[in-house]
Amino acid sequence: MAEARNVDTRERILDAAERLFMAHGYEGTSMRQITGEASVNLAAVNYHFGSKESLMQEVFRRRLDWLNEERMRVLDAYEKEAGGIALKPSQIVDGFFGTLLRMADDETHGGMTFLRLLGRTLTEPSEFIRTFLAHEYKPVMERYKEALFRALPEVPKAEIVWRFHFMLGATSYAIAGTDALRLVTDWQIEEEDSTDRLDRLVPRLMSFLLGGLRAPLPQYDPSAVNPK
Amino acid sequence: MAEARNVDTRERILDAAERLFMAHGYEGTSMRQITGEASVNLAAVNYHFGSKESLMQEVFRRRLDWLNEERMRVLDAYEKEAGGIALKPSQIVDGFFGTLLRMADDETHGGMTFLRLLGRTLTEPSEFIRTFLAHEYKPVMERYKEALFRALPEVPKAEIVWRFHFMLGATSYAIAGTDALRLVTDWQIEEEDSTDRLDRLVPRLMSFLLGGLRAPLPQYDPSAVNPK
DNA sequence: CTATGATTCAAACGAACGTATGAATCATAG
DNA sequence: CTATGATTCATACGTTCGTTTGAATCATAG
Repeated sequence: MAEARNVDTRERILDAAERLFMAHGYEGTSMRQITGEASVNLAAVNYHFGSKESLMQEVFRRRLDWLNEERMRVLDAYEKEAGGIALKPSQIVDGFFGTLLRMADDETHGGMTFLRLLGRTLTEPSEFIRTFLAHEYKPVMERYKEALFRALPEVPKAEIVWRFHFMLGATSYAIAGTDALRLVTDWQIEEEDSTDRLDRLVPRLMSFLLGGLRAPLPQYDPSAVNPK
Repeated sequence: MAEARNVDTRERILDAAERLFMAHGYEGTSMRQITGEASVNLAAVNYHFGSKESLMQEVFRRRLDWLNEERMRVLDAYEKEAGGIALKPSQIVDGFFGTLLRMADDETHGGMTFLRLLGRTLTEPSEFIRTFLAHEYKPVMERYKEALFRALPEVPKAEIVWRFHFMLGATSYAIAGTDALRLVTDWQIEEEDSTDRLDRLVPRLMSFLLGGLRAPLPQYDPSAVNPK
């Protein structure tokens, strides 16, 4: 019997899909664009992946499996180092968001392209993507939430969950929006070049996230008003 | 001559489009879905708006014009109140993000539906949406950035721009993701009901944003490492 | 009432979509 | 070599897409 699992075609399709989904979204990208950019036959996608939806899932699985395992490894290392006592919030934030951001420099794991795709997809509407990501993220999410609960025992759990969510949003935008940033600024500000900008993004975002995570708790005031 | 500008059909189309774009995204929503939900003829969209793209822009213009004027008014009021001296960061954040969040309770200006649409669209890939939003937001963005520069003279401007961007992301997610939040938690946490949840969201997010905005400045360390 | 222009309507357009098919081509095992 | 199964290929299928058309209907001005 003959067999081979041509991995080259598969990878070329995944790379092209990753880039195009990032640039134009899932619904905005056609199979013909993907196979065109990958220089493979139109039918290759359905042969190797079965459908466009399955292709999308595989694009994510290829990167997320590694990312989430890495996040587990980082937390393992921190916890071993701490030996029983609760971790510092900064360590947990680094394990989750730092690990993510460090992917940007790692072209073998998708680099900036995948990060921007991920950032955009977290707000994507399609049902099957949401359920897929929720399933894919569940274990690592559970673990990090627990770590935060232990690290911040005086903060109500609901508050921590919300702040985790806010941190996700800030990070997602920071990544997705190297373009979207043009909405905030026209970058006429004298500024470092783009590679340097990425290096500085990580500590900048980390400071912001930790500042938000450790902010004073809100006092619930049902009668908040704005002036005039 | 006869004339009328049937405003009822227009509004019904805009309402349906707003809800469907929010639920399924721009590319994921068809004209037939929109006209079906609005109970108008398929050709009505092209008659009243010219094209799907123009419809999308009108969906946003209808809400953003009011929102951004309101943001200007709030800042005017705060600055008049302050009489010359720089505003407090909390006032600026309230003017920009608080005004936005207060739209959620205001059904006459789109309410939660538009907010979620806006949150999702800020990461949308389509070129024409990005350029449209950038143009629509430019004046108010410029004004608020200047206010922040004056309020935080000791913080480098580039740093403020980044943190503005982070705040946008956190807010966008907080809004867009009443669903996406299920990714972080399964909400088995004993928690307030959903209307109450919205009331509490505003102070929660405000605390987070201000904590992030006023966080200690990052020290740039090119050799940051994670353990193992 | 009649005329006019605004609006609605059913129907159709060509293009692009995701997917399926069956033959051609390829690599390898025997 | 030949045989076999994996892979590629050109082509087509049936749908759905955004948009257009021209006639029908409506409201109002004169």
